[in-house]
Amino acid sequence: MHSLLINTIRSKVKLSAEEAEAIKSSFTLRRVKKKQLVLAAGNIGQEFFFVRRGLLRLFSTDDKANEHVIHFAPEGWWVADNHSFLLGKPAIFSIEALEDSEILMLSKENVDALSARVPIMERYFRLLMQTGIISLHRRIANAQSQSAEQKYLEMMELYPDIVIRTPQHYIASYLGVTPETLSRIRKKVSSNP
Amino acid sequence: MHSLLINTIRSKVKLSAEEAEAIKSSFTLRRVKKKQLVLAAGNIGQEFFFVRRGLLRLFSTDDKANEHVIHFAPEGWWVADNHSFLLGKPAIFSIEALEDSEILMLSKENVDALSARVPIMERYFRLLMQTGIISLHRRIANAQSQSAEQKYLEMMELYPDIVIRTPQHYIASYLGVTPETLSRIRKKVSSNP
DNA sequence: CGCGGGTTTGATGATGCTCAAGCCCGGTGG
DNA sequence: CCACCGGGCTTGAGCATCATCAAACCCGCG
Repeated sequence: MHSLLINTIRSKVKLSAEEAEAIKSSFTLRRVKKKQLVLAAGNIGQEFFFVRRGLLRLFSTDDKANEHVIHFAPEGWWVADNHSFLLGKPAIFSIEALEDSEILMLSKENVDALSARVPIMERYFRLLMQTGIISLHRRIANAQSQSAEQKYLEMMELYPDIVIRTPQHYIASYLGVTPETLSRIRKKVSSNP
Repeated sequence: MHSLLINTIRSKVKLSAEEAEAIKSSFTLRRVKKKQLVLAAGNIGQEFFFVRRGLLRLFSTDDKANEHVIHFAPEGWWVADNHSFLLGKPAIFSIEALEDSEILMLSKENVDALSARVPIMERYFRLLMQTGIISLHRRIANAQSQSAEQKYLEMMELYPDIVIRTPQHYIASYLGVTPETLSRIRKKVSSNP
């Protein structure tokens, strides 16, 4: 039932059967349809989302109304507006379903309650955040040193599944280039193997 | 003595006097001179560094031997190569002192030991990582939506102290532009108020 | 069958990079 | 005390990459 969730957590910390039960019962399931917003910027979003099925995108909207994809969350990934989560302020990012999805939601109160009942969850979330920082650091380093083409090729290597499942212009947005540029890159890459 | 450290931690979690003592005793002090490497890429770096005095930079070195500043750490900030810390693999980034500095080091073993003695430290580190993610997310969003000039102006707003204390070419590297470009931006900005 | 979002293609232009040279200033040694 | 480095910052000219604007195309869906 929640086996993907528990397996994902167990990949980083040890969990007894009772603890696993306590964890499961802290989440609530939410189904969203493609193109539906899970969280809209400006609203309060004090929860973590775990994607059980489907695909979400976290994105910002700048003053010129352009959207910028911060990251994708397929099955087994977590996503949240951490700013809103921690401070209780309006979210600066939005979260949208790119496919029909099933999401397990964990409210901030339940994070706290769960941490009290299952202390190792505090460690799990620390590890989750820390691995997040690792990939964000690497992403920043790459963004500064690589050309658009190199970034695209690396993304194809690291996350081919996401590239295949996602409309091109979202990939372009994630890479920080325009859809036109990505189209030309793909053309060039497919001709020159 | 370690008051900056304890005050910094207390800004996020409650600490008894005994807990504060346990924390203090887990760190070791290290003094480094300007331009000295605190951690060199390729080495194992399984510790957190807390800057008590001075200024550090975390940076990557790409295949063309260009350096890219990932972030600056002045007094009261933490820095680490999280990748090396978590996985025990060679560090992909380096850490260097930009000024004579005093650093409080916390080894991975002491993180674990401390978490056992002072469980709330697990929560502190989670919060620390989570706030780190918030600023990295914002940085990525800004990098994609702003011009070099806008990024520079924002940096001046957010971290004027760092901009003043740091040689220009490191600021340029942090912003992802060349020193020449930053020089031209500064010229333009100072003439047009 | 036609509409419409997404992708492709083309022409043009801006932003920022590269390469090269000069300048400023603090540190060092004669 | 001063001359001479040398690193870092500035300035200039030319160029590459990528953005912008515009139009055509493709294809799934109503």
